[in-house]
Amino acid sequence: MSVTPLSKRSRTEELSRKPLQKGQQTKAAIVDAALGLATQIGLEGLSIGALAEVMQMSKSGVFAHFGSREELQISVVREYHTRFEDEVFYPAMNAPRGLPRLRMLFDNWMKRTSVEIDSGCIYISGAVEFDDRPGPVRDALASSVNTWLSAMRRAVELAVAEGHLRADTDAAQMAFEVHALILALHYEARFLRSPDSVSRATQAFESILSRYGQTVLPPSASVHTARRRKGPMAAA
Amino acid sequence: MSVTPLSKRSRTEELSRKPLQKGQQTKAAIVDAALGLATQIGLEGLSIGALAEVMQMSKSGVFAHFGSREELQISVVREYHTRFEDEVFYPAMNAPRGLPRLRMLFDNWMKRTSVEIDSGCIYISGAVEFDDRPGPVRDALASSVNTWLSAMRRAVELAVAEGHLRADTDAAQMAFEVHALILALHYEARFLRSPDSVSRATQAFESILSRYGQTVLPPSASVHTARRRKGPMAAA
DNA sequence: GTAAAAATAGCACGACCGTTCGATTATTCG
DNA sequence: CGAATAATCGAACGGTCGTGCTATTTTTAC
Repeated sequence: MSVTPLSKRSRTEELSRKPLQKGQQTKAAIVDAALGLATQIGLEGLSIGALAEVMQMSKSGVFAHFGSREELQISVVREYHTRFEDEVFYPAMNAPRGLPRLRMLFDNWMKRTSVEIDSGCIYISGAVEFDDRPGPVRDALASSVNTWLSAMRRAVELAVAEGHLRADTDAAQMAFEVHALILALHYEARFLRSPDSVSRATQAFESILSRYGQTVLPPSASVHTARRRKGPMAAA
Repeated sequence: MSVTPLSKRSRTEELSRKPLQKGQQTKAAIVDAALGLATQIGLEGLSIGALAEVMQMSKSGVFAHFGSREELQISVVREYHTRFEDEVFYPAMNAPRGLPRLRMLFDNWMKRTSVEIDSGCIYISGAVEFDDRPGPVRDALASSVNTWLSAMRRAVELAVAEGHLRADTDAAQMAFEVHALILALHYEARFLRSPDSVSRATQAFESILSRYGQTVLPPSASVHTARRRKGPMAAA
């Protein structure tokens, strides 16, 4: 809940922000370091003591910026959300609606997951850590993931509207199957250390595309019946 | 490494074992309770103090049975492996080779995962907790998962040999895609609490089957060219 | 430069952790 | 039954954790 707004922020907000106080920039540095730690050992493994050592600060100095460990974890989730958006979502919005954009979304997602084979992904580790631990951290995580999955589903719907995918395509079903590939890639590559997981995920994605794809191409100059605004991930 | 042998055990070993000392049966009861705790809060969250309270024993009394927390965790992994085998693997071995057995393996796997929407699965949570934490617990987990995935892959190979699936089927690829569905089912049902995850996974499995399936049925009385022994999960 | 305000440090508390060790009880066996 | 052995307990240790409190230092604003 408290996370979704971060995708409604203007892309140029940081430019219009008043100059950073000293405290704000060290806080940003702390969150950055915390994200680095959390991706490796998880949000639950993240400890203020270890974080203070990395930052070469006192525990209480770090603590004062957040007021509680929970608030620190939420800040990390927010930061992760922003980076995911900037790295995966926004770049793909420049691609034309339909299949090209859908492909680019998946490509970016998979590239990021490939990198996270070494570093870890808090959307995945966080899901395990908080799947039956209610509270604001869980809410922030779930909201963030749901926002992204919705964006993915909407990209499928656009591809259907553009006539690039079969008209009877179940967008939620296809999004589920694509999400599954990412999870398997992460699991088998990071935990089992299977070397060919990336190519397996890529190949499976192509299979999914061809299954939902048009067997016969529609008239190429199709009218854009469903015109939508482009915008941040959480819009709609 | 230390886990694989458990699938080589005779199915009737417990009958041939000498009568349980008092210590052995309380140890079994402890492992049972520990497994219950670990599925909910993870292998790392499992604490001897909490376990002692559940068992209504002293911390040191529980501890003495294992000698270390790590050994307790390994015992839990072993127990989980055995139950998974008994619940998912062995029942399916009674089905005829090929498509029926493959279907039953997946059905049992999915039924178990559906139950674990409430309880949790240590193959999934453990993967996240130990993906970059080397040691015997990680080894036991990975070995156990690999054993099961190999069994799944071999079932696909048998289905190909029986002529139930296309001859050019990549068994490892298909196993990857099926594994992906289970992971997505667990993620979206347990963490995101999406109600229709089970039907999504089921539907996707049918899609995979029809993609790898024979478009034209082969001669029904096909010779069993690749005859294999039935046996415990780890054989081969 | 100086005063107000913000940022950071230092220290201590209580809680829980895994583990050790000696005492004590319960079980097994002859 | 009694002796040997196994199982369990109770208390304690050193460690890390999040957090609260009070100084002290650094940054900001006039």
